[in-house]
Amino acid sequence: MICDDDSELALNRQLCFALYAASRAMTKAYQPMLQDLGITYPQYLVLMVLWEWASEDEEGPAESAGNSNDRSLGALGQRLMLDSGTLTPLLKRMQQHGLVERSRAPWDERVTLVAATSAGLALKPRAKQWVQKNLQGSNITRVEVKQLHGDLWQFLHKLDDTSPKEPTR
Amino acid sequence: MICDDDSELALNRQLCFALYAASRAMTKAYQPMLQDLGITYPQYLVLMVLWEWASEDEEGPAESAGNSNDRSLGALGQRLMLDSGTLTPLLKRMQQHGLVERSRAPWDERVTLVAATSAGLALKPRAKQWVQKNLQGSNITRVEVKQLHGDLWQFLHKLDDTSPKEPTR
DNA sequence: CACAATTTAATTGCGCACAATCTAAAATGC
DNA sequence: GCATTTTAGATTGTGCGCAATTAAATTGTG
Repeated sequence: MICDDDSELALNRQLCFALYAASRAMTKAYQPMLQDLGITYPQYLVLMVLWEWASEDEEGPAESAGNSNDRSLGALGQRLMLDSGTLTPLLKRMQQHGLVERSRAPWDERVTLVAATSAGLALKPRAKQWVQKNLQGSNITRVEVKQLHGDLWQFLHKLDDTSPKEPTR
Repeated sequence: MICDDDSELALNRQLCFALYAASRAMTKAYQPMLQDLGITYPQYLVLMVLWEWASEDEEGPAESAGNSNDRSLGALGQRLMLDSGTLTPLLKRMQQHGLVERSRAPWDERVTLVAATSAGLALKPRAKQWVQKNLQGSNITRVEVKQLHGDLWQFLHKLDDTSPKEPTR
C-alpha cells in the first residue's frame, strides 16, 4: 500500500479555506446593514478608522505628546494594510457619495489627507445600533470574539515572521 | 461626562478587520508558491478540491454506497461557497491554461462537469513539497493550526445561524 | 402531450485587491 | 544651485466575489 500522506496538505488546505470562507461570511453577515447605509464592507472598514480619527482629534486636537496625528492616505493604508491602488478609487467613490473629504497636505503636496465628512460621521450611530441589535443578541459570545480575535492576530504575526521579508531595505 | 461606550463597536471592528487581514495575509504567504505554479489563490483552492475528487474517484470509482460523486460546477460551488458568477470565468481561465477540463453532463445538459487534467494533477506534489518546506518549518505549530481552524468553523456556523436565512424556501 | 415551474449555468456590472508602472513633489548630495 | 534619489499617490491591467438577470434543460401537472 502506497502511503501518500496528504494529511499535512489537507490540514493546511482546511485552514486556508476556513479563513477565506470566514472572511467572506463576515461580509455577508454585515450585508443588511451595509445595504442600509449604502456602503460596502471595505468602505465600512475605512469609515471605522475615520470615525476613530475624528474622536481622537476631538479629544486631543493638540496632538499632545507622541500623538503624531497623521491622517494621510498612507497612514490609512498602513492601518488597513491596503495600498493606494485599492484606496484611491475607493475613497474617490466615497467622496462622490459625500462620506469623506480628500485634500492635499499644505506642508507636503504629495500627501493626500483623508477625513470623514459630517455625513460620514452620521453613519456611526446607525452602525453602532445595528451591531448592538443584530450581533449582540446572537449566540456568539464576547469571550469567543475576543478569543478568535486574539488567535487571528497571533497567527497574523507569525505569518509575517514566516514570509520572505526583504532585508530591512 | 457623556459616556459614548463604543467598546462593543470597537470589539466587532477588531474582529472584522482581523478576519479580513488574516485572510489576505494567508494569500500573500502562499504567493511565492502560486507564482511558481502559475495560478492564483482561488484557483489553488479549486485545485485542492479537484485533487481530492481525483483521489476519491481513483480509490472507489464504483461510487459505492452513498457516495454520490457529483463533480459538477454546482458541487464545487457548494464546497467553496462560491457561485457560478465567480467560478465560470475562473474555470475558463484554468481551462485555457490546461489545468482543468469542463464538459457537459450527458444525462443533463445543464450541468457542467469539472475535473483536473493531468497537468492540473501534476501541480499537487509541487504544492505539497512547497507547503512542507515553507510552512512546516515556521513557528506555527500544528496544534495552533487545528485550534484556529476549529474556532473559525465554529464561528462560521454561528454566523450562519445569525444571518437572515429565508424560511427553508 | 402541452406548458408552467424549477433547476443549473452563463452573463453582466460593479467594487475591491494587488502587482507594476508612472508622475510629481520633496529631500539629498555634491 | 542643481542633478539625483527618494517618497507619496495615482494609474493601469488582471482576477476575483457577488448580486441580478438571462438562457436552456428538466421536471411536474393537468
